[in-house]
Amino acid sequence: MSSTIQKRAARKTPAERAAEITETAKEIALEQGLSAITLRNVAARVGVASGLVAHYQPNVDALVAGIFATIVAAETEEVSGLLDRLPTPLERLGMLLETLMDGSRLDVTAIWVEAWTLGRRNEALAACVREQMDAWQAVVQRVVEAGIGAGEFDTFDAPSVAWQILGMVDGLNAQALVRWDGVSDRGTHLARAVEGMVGAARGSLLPGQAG
Amino acid sequence: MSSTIQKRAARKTPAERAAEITETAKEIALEQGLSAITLRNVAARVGVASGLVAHYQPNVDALVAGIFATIVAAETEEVSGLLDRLPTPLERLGMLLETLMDGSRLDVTAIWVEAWTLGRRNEALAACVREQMDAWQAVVQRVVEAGIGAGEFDTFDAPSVAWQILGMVDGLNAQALVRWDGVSDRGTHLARAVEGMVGAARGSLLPGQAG
DNA sequence: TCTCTTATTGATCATATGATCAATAAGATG
DNA sequence: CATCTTATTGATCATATGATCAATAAGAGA
Repeated sequence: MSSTIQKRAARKTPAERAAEITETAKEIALEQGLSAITLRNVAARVGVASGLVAHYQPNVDALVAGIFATIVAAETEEVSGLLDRLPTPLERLGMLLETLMDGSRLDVTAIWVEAWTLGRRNEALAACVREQMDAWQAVVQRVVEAGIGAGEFDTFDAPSVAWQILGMVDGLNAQALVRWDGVSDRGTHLARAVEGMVGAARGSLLPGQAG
Repeated sequence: MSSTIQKRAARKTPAERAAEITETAKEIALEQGLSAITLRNVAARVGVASGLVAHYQPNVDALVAGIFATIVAAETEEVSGLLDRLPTPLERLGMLLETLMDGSRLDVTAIWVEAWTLGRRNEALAACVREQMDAWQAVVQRVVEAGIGAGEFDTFDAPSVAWQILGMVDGLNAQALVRWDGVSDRGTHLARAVEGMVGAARGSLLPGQAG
């Protein structure tokens, strides 16, 4: 009956153990939020003493910041990769909105929202947040600039427009975190909004009714 | 030298004391965030024992939820009042965007963002958040519907469009909380976006360049 | 001035957190 | 098999939180 009881955790390579801790912290963050990342919480889930978790990190704030960066950077790269396959900026921007609004990444949205608040008391996290926002903005800006170059978009301020698109997407996703009902055609409405901002023809970003 | 030292707080009416505690908690929330509302923190600022704060509230979660509702409801009513003075829906919507994006309410934005996260572990707060979101949505929806009625807007889904406008505004404000620089003409870009979504003529919401 | 209601106190309990570090023992190396 | 490096432990300290409640004393009313 003691087959699954392990008194002492198996000894592992520092690299292995560090990776294990990081992976576990990531899971916790996605399931319960960044503030659920505590020494004891992570340690219990790994099956290890709390001191060991502390041993592999300068401090908890750094761990939280690192996990945030890991999660968010992965999302950025994933979506960015999807965009590269599409031929026209119009299609890329449409796919971007569609992908970010499909509700499949609400766990990551929750991480973003929490990070905005926690960054107030965790300077390392705040720095990561700014860095990851910049990375996202760069991805969007590239699409907008390409659209201007291709004559599909009519706007002169690609950087600002990219920021605005991001802000709008984040806000709508954060809203979805709390209230799913009541809002139909999220993607369509947002597409119309972005078309207006970017100076694209009404209905060009997403198929569907234009009203 | 002991002129300002008060051993025991002056005895006050329950109503007075409750109001004092509420007012203090509100200040703390606006300055340091909702999670800075603790029994001891509030008590110290009021100049009273921690037990007294607890005495006037069922529990801290309820206090936090109540403070959130107070702060946010005041903002809604204030802005709503401003709108009522304007004659046309176009002007009202323009003023709404302008007011919400002028950066003078970032403290309230911070409260919103924090509430979205805290609501995950504070059911009373979550309920207040939904209620206040609904209140905001109702205000915006009224404007949109009036615009449709007046023939200024061309959209059929006022409720959803209202939700979207709110989400976009919230997102952009949350973004401003972390990153002020890099984004110029926030208001103008948003105006173009909303024009596109609402089906208003380009440039009709806000004066300024339309690109 | 005395009485009595009750606003107020602050010690106390139960939890939870991050951080630290001497002690332990796993397992590679010889 | 013996040795020795070091991954791992877990007790410990310092803080912080919400909650509770018997004891206290302020101040209104008699």
